[in-house]
Amino acid sequence: MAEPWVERFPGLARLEGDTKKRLLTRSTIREIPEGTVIFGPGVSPEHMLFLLEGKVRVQQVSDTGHEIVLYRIHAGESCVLTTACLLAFKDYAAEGIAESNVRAALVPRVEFDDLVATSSSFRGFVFAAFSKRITDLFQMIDEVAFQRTDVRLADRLIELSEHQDSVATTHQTLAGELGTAREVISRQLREFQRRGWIEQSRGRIELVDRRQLARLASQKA
Amino acid sequence: MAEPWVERFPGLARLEGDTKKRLLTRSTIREIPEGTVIFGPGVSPEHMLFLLEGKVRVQQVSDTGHEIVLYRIHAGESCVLTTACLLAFKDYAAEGIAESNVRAALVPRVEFDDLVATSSSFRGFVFAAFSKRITDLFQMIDEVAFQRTDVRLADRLIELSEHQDSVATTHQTLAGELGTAREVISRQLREFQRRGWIEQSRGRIELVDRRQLARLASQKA
DNA sequence: AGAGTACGGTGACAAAGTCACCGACGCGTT
DNA sequence: AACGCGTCGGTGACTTTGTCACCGTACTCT
Repeated sequence: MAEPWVERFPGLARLEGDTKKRLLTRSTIREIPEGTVIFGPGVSPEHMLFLLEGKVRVQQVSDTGHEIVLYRIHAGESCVLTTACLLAFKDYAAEGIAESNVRAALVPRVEFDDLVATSSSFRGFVFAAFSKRITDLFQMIDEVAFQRTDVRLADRLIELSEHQDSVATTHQTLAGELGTAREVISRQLREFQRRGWIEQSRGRIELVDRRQLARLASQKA
Repeated sequence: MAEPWVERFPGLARLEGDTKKRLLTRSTIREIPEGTVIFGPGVSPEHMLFLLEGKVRVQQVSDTGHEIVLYRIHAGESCVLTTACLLAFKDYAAEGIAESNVRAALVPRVEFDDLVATSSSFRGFVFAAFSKRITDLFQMIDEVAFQRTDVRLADRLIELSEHQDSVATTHQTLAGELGTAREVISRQLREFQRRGWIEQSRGRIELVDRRQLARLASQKA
């Protein structure tokens, strides 16, 4: 394509020309097929990740078998967790999974470190990403602890639908999204259906009345 | 005292001599009285914080009035949140409160940035702190979402007791610690008392059978 | 001493999580 | 076509947790 990928990152476009050039020349573009475990317990990444296309789901699977989705990384975002891991040599408890085919720019550890050392604006980018991630986690803790599940479910349905009018997912998967039980999801969805907001079929949910769903979801502060 | 404070930080003692010297000469020691709001909505810190003595409680107060303690910073630790905020100019939703009289070394923003730029080992320290904080938050999300409150309460009681045999706190405050309701705490404490693990009086809880409490708390993986 | 507030107790109920079990559907194989 | 099997979703009973309204008592301040 005509435009180099750096320009499409809100935070990176502001970098000095020299820094951009280094990012471009020292990174490699890689295609990652859907379903790939990008990082996780035992899988330590060697590169910092800039997502050009696709989505990465970061989730936690506890030893009790419980599951919860922590956040997603979309095109135009970088994965700070990878960064933290890169520089601190720490394994994390969470795992990152390519939710679709992904195209990403990979910056090797040394280059990353060098960029942080030499470019003040790159430092700004990295720390802003950390800051964003941490405040998002705070928000998430608040929601898990205090938000009603119907509100969270409505919100997640809308988010997952991505302007389509239906979502291809199972009750079990939705439970994993919100960190709750399948039965709870089933009950809530039955109620949504009773109100005429959705239609259900096996492995699929049609958003019939998106407005009402959004109204409920908006309660989440 | 004879030994400079840098030596008492596990992660900082490994720094190059020059970096240590810079940290020492460009930082100022400040005493912060108990109860001071160190940072929070609208209170942006101007310095990075290294805790020499005391404790800082970081908690979130949501608009619904719900409250939850996110983590604590103890002597020998630094506050990465402050750091993130420093470099990203972002307000956070959480607030940090001096839980006791605090002595801390303050490093101004510019000096911090300079240190990150020039010292590779200081970068390592900072990113390790970020990494630790983020993985701790993951752990916390897991606990809030999936852990039984009796287990969490037992754990917190032991943590708060700090080798004393009693804890000076109210049910309401404990509810704020765990992000639950006072009534829930009261019920759990009543049950603990029934089992002979604790004794209660107004604003105080005696840990009678610490071993049993610890046994319950240990279930939290 | 009196007022006001913080603290904790209680009962009733709603929401959410757990457990055990069941039928139906989809998809292979034979 | 018939079978077997795993996934998907439904259900009822029960436990745990959260919410609400209200109460009495202890402490503090003046």
